[in-house]
Amino acid sequence: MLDLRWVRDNLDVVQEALGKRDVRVDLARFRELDGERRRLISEVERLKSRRNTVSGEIAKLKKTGEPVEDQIKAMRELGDEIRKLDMRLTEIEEELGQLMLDIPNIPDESVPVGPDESANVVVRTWSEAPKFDFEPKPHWDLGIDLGILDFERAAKIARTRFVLYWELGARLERSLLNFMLDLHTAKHGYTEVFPPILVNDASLTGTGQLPKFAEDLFKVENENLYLIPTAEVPVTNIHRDEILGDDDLPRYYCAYTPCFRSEAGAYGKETRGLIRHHQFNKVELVKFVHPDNSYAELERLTADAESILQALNIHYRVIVLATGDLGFSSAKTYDIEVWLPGFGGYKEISSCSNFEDFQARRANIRFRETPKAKPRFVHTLNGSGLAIGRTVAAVLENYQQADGTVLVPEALRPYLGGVKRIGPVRF
RNA sequence: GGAGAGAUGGCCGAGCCGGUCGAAGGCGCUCGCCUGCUAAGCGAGUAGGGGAUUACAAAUUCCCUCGAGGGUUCGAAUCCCUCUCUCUCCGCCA
Repeated sequence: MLDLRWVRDNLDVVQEALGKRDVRVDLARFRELDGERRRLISEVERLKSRRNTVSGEIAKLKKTGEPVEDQIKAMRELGDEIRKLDMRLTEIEEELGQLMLDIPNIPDESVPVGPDESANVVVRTWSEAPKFDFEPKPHWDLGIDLGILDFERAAKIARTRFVLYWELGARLERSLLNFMLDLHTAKHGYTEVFPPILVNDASLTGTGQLPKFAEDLFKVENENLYLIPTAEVPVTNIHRDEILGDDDLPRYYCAYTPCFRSEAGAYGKETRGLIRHHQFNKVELVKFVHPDNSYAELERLTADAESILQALNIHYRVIVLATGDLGFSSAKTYDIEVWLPGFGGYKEISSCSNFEDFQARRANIRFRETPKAKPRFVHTLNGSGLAIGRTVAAVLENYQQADGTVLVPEALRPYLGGVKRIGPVRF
């Protein structure tokens, strides 16, 4: 959510940003509601002020035993009027609030302008795609042939878009998330947390999934709780409604959680393999930072996520999302796309965003620069570091051998009990 | 799941037979005084949000907020209703 006063004073900037994103919001209506709201506030507060003074007088008169019937009668009428105006004000504020929730974040100036993903820009690539003297297989063929990925039984147990990992497959998944958590906590200064994976709607509103994107979520029946689509939700909400001290910033958190997405509307897309599932594991990085530093922090956050692929020695590229492809709450986003030789292309494995104060305002996360200063909103950032399932896919496809086995990346071997190669298993 | 108790400012804690209570007192913190340094002592200050005026500054002023929402009343932290959360005991379990 943007700042009401800021929007009022910068309607042209908002209009331009909406245009860049190709989003439509009724700003004329905004102007109307905003003006009406302020008029009503002045009016109703004038009346309340009067009521307060007269009520005080009534108290005094009663003490001295003087008659107060006239005052009480007048105040009764005044009370009715106040009630009417308050109701009208509530209506206006509700509509205005709804309108404010529909306005997406303003893209940063450095974000390329374009209608969709075709306008995204590659900012760097790391290493090179491996050369194979055979036809590299997609990870689902590799995984099925090796007996470590079992999609059929997963569909029987749950439904399609789930996976059952067997043996070294399960171990690979577990080793990757441990490896990532260890690296981020030991080398990059993140504090590990393990949050609830069911959250309430206040948390989802705080990070921007609600009210607009409810259909992407799994909701628990008969409970006001949702399965998290990403650890961003519980971890960012750790500090909801808090005022941090200046020395509390920056705060870096990393968390492993399963993630759940309904993927409504995604049927027919990427139905094979590990790419797009209803349940997947992810290690998430979340930062709370001083507003002056957030863009430098975004670069570092992205570099932290990249370091995982570097340690695994897997080719990738980093792109900056164009205005039309940018997430609703984000001011700037880098996607890290990993090379999948069997799949035959790059696939997003991490998305690193600076939300500036957009989430902080919704979630009411503030800090004081000095002990007496007025609270200001922090800037929040987050990024995957990384999506585990897609990393498994990347390891399988990039490290596959001509005989259908898969070498284990050096960095991962200690986590797999020294196993150097994943060969076929049968159960 | 059953029975009971409670939710007040950074923390502790009064107020709860309705009337200058945004809130006593203490602790903590900030500034000043005092002191060879420290401690102690003395004085002052110390919630958040939203309006108006204004330069979206300072200053001034007003309104709202005592878990959340609603109600009663001229007036509610104080009375009534609903919800959420916390604690204690019992049951159940990992």
